[in-house]
Amino acid sequence: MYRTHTCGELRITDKNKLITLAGWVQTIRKFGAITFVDLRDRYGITQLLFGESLNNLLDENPLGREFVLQATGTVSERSNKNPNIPTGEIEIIVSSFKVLNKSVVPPFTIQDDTDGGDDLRMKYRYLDLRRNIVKKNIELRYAVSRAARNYLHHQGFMDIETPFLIKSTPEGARDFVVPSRMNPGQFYALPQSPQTFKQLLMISGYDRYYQVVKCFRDEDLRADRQPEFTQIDCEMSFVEQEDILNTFEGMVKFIFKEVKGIEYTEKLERMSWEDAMRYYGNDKPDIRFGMKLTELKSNYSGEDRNIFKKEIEASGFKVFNDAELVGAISVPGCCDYTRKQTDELTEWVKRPQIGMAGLVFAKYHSDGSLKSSVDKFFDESTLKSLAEKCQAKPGDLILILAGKEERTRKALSELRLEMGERLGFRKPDEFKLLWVVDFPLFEFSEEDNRYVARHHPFTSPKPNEIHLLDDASQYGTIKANAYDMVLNGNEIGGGSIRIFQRDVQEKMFAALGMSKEEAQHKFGFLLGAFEYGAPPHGGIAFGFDRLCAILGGSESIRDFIAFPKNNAGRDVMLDAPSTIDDKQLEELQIRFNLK
RNA sequence: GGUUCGUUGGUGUAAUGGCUAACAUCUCAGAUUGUCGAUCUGAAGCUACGGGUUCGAUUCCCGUACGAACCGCCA
Repeated sequence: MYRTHTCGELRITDKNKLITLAGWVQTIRKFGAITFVDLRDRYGITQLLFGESLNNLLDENPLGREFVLQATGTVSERSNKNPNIPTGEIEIIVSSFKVLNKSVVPPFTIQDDTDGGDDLRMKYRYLDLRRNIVKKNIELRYAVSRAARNYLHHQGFMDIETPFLIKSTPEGARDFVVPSRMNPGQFYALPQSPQTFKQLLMISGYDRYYQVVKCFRDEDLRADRQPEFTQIDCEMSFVEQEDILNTFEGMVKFIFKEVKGIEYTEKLERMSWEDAMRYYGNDKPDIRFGMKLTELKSNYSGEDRNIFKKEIEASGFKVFNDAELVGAISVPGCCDYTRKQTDELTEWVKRPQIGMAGLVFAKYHSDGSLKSSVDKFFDESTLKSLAEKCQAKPGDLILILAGKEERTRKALSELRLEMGERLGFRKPDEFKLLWVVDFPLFEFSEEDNRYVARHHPFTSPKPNEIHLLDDASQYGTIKANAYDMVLNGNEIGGGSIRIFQRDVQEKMFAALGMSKEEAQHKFGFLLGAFEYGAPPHGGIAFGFDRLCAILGGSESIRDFIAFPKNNAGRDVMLDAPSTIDDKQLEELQIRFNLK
């Protein structure tokens, strides 16, 4: 046995016990005849005291940072206590020790405030994982997974594994593919999600399934995206949308309670996709703060979405008149923005990523007066009515963007989030959940010149709209039985009620421009299965990594993955991907045609 | 595919069209019997790569590589 205790558990009540610890040398502090060593393991840090009698032994077996050390000694009360660590009242008077392994000098310090940059820490991820801060993230991840599993288990869900070597599917993200040696010229694909398998499990009668499972998508990465990521994947039979929303609202609340100690008692708001787009410009609104979008003029019919249209037409202001959408947000308490600040905001919206031509603003001063960048076109009383219509209060800064519908809506959303961020409204320790529901079933793809599934091709239309699948002119109007759970402006989960009748599924494939033969070739197994008594079913999948990151107050999911990949999908520790031996290529009968 | 930013001792940062490239930390050696971000003394160690401008480039310009963030993309 290497140890009797861990480095985090000994207390003053253990005084005089003879114990053995094993761990890593955190720091060495030498004071002439005596030497202090902080010994670290996963559980904490305990101070070792090497007395004068061990000096010869220490000279023969010098210690260094990150050496693996076993030490036996007596728990003793410190004369100088350290209130900052749980074991701070005691130290170990070492009687004997053994260096179990040496360490070269690590490339960065293994401390909370390490001197290592991101790059280096990725390369030596196994060292970075020793750091307390990283360890806490990994522990949080485990706590989330444990809570989810506990909840689902107690709700009668079964964890069932599904294969990783599957068939490439046309819809959705790019597949990672794996060549098959035994079937030359043919490829497996890694699953983008276990979608079809969980539906088949429903057909098999396993009416409550879940899996914490890896998914693979070969797309470009971001701080919150990895080529392989983890989902909490769930599916239920004999349920309607309402059942699923309630079940998984419960799961997320349980996770909050278990992991963060937060009792999230209020019922989750349900917001239609249409309202989300209208009031937040975004299908995953951050509702921790207001600053909702106001449509001054839009393509939509209806007075309430064109509240300033008449005034705009009367003004002769070309920028607004030519725009598909003119939208505003009022930013609380920012009416005193200086020229420099408004110029800076204008530059911000003109960045290529936002892509607006300019920014119009109106300062609603505390004395009730209004000063705008378009005073030439609107007199003060008109601006006053504008302010009222935007529900601006004295002291607010009204920001207005105009242009093409889609881009402008997106820009307004970005601007709202940016101002929310600047004003400190996006607190990482405040959590606001909501459901976004009633998504459109289809989305028109300019690139492919056809409709594509907004969620995925197995999503059921609203039951009373299924007949619209027979009329191609109606595709754009069909609403889906699909839903997303949104946390602080992030989509953390999404799902749908599925199609479970063969004929509906065939219509769906046809709507997506797939021929009967193609549908049969790619999804014949599913269509076939639908003929053998498929139950009504639906499900949801949560982005596990992202959920962990948000609960941990971080923007980056990499911090919550033990061995993450970088921006370009490389594992810099392994140096993967890499070339393979000619022999392997030969076996696979693969030759390159590199461009 | 695109945009932006970055690359200076082991690590993290600073500065400069020219002189010994600075600071902190780490490392090594010495001192030190109560430290816990120990302290003190000393030592060692740096301008990513390729090209251009220039009398002279770490600095300015172009390219490459690598990293990061974002846009496109991600059912």
